[in-house]
Amino acid sequence: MKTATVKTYSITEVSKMYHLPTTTLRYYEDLGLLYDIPRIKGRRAYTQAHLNRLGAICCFKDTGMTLKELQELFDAQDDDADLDKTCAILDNHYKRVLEQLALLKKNERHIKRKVRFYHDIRSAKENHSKLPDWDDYRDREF
Amino acid sequence: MKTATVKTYSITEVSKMYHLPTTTLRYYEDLGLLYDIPRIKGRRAYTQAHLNRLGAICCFKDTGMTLKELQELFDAQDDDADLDKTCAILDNHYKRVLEQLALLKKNERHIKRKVRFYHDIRSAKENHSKLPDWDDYRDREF
DNA sequence: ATTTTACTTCGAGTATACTTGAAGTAAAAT
DNA sequence: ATTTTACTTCAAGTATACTCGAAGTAAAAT
Repeated sequence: MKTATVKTYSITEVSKMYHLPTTTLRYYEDLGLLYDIPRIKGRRAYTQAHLNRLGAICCFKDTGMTLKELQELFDAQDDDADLDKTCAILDNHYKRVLEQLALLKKNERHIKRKVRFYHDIRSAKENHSKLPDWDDYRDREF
Repeated sequence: MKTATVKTYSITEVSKMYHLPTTTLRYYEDLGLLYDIPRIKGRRAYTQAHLNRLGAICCFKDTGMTLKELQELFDAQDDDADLDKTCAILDNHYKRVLEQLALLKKNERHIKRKVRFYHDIRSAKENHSKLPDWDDYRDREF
């Protein structure tokens, strides 16, 4: 009879995989975002399920969800899932992500113009030529 | 002889225009991000130049620049502009914005899949049909 | 005339998300 | 055998960006 051993990861391995300090991983566990992490000789042994959840944490956190909202989402998902609440939270967050995306695209274009503008000022100064005018950059697409 | 009067804006008007509380506008002034704001009978009177700067503050702040970094950028831009430093800060920030944009797009797709997945679970429960499997959503484009 | 509204300054307090420090353990390296 | 490394827990401290409270002023509304 074979006993399937589940692959686990140490806190340092997980830290490297997700670019999060070990202290942050412990902090998430304190908050309850990660739980039931088994200990092997006192050390945390993360399973694939924990990595999946951590991936979700990073995704939602990076899109501006607070850790408290994340906890609410997980609470809705986890024990005997409240699907209406889960869907509501997800729908609402997705809307916010689309707004962020629109804003970020707009800001990206603005910053690109600023970058060009200052590079052109520098060139003009070097060449002793006419300095550019911001009005020529404000609504221009590069 | 005509005296051209420059249009100014009260702190409440600016607050509404930029969706920032008045306390935050005062805070930015305390930090030095906004300065030389004239007072008319003790009240702040923002000029177009201040609005432009405030637009820049919002744009850079919303793309993840800290207020301290913003101060450095403005210091480089303002008094007898250090063009090399300005360009360096802008170039560096623009790179970060492109990274953010790539990450946000990736996260947006992931969240879209999650939204679909949970809506499909809900439908399946209502119809007493087979529950969907996340593996069918993981790498699917919607 | 006096109350209300809309500001003013300055200092202190708060929320979020970590981050550090102290004291301990246990296995691996020297 | 003992030092080093890599964790452990728990409590306290920090950074950033606000946010609030108190006390005051000055013009507009009643």
